[in-house]
Amino acid sequence: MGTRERRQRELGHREQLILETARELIRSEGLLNLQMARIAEKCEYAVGTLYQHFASKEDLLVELTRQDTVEHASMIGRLADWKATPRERIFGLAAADMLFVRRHPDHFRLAQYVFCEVVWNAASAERRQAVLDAQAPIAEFAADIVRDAVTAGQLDLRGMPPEQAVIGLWSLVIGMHNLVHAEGVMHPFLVPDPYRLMCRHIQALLNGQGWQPQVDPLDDAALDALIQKIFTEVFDEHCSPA
Amino acid sequence: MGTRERRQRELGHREQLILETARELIRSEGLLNLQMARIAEKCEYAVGTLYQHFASKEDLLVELTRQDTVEHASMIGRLADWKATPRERIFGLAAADMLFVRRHPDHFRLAQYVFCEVVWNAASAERRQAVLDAQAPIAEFAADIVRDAVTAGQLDLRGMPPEQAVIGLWSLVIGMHNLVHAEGVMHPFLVPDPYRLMCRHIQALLNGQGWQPQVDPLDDAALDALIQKIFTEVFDEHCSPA
DNA sequence: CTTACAACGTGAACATAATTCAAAAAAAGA
DNA sequence: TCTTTTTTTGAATTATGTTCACGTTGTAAG
Repeated sequence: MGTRERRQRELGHREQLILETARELIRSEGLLNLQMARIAEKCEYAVGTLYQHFASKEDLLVELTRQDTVEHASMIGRLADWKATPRERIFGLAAADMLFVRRHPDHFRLAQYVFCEVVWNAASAERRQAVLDAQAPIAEFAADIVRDAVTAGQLDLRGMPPEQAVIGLWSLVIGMHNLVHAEGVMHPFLVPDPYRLMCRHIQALLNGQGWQPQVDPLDDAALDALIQKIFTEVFDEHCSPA
Repeated sequence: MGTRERRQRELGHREQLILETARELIRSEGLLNLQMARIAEKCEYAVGTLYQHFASKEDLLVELTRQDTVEHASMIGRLADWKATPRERIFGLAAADMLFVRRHPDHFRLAQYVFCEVVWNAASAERRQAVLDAQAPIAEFAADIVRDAVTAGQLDLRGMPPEQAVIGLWSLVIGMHNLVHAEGVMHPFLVPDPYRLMCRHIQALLNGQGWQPQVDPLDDAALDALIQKIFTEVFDEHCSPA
């Protein structure tokens, strides 16, 4: 009988329901106030049921992170088939990131927390590996895009491997999200329009890394327009970057 | 009687002892396994005594972060009186950071954890403010150094305020520490010599931001030598950057 | 239809760790 | 030395993640 399959499907749905509920609670009450009991209550299940799907609270959070990461990777993956100039494609990486962070404002905090835990607790090795597996394509896509720019003769890395160039771009983006996302904590660093600033710095880093020709930087308006174009063309998101 | 003062002093010492003990435990057993009871045991005090100095565990961690940050700021502050070229002084910022992270390998993880907590829990407003106050001079020093480079005609930011240029540098450094420090988690990003790579990217960002003249980049050996020189001259640390 | 069996769901009980607080001890002052 | 104040203590309390013995539900065989 197909009954068995239906039940499996239902279980999958429930797992998703639990995760979504957890997400909502994190958003409304904060990561640190997330309680298993509250999740269960909101789902109208018993606490024990949660533990049928996740070995622990940490495990649940890791899975949440993994799903975010998969979505992030798939967003970046969309750039793979996008026909555009090398520069546009590199800014596409930044745009994907902006959009992802906008859609998942809690992701950075969650990921950081999870990484702290996961690194120290050898507990959930499989789920940790799953997160790593979800993350790998992001780095690969990014490296491909940089490599294409080099191949096209637009970027002269002077011997630096594209993967290492990606680390620079990636650090810049991650660091910036950190500063921006620390909501009022790192006040000396708050600026009115952090994403435009991010674009400027990315452009500066590219130029410094050997962008050819070195003398046609995009101005703020052009950067905004580019990001918006990417949002629309690649991600079907009709909103401004700011 | 001066007894009162002596006791105050003793209390201060004890507070420091508690903090140092906590630091040791974090280093040996990890941030997430830190227990108030273990701290008390190792200090040979009763648990309750800890609560005479810190309103909560979170409070203790925030104070730890604050002290780290003060030291960080004071390291960067040493650059203020250091006579050197603008470029050397900018790399001085990076060198100070490397050295600080080397001396406090747990700081980044701790700070990130603390910021997560502190942002959501309005609890310990004074200590949070203390961390912010400790952090402010870091941004100021850095902006001063960038400003000097502009004044000296070495850097042409084309209208970008120096504080915003600092954000770029700072993001790059923070992001890089994040990637490097995630010990095996973000494996696609692991490189053999992350600090040299950091220097390269800083140089690229500077060049892209308008460093004059644009055509005298330091090679790896020169970067290493520069960092080592800064370690020795400014921080009396006789070790190599790598 | 009944029964045996397995899978699933339940929530009270348990374990761990932060925090409190009443009582004991120590110090200060008279 | 006695009283008062301050400090220290650790057992009790609280909060929360986790387990598990039991009841329930669905499934398949007789």
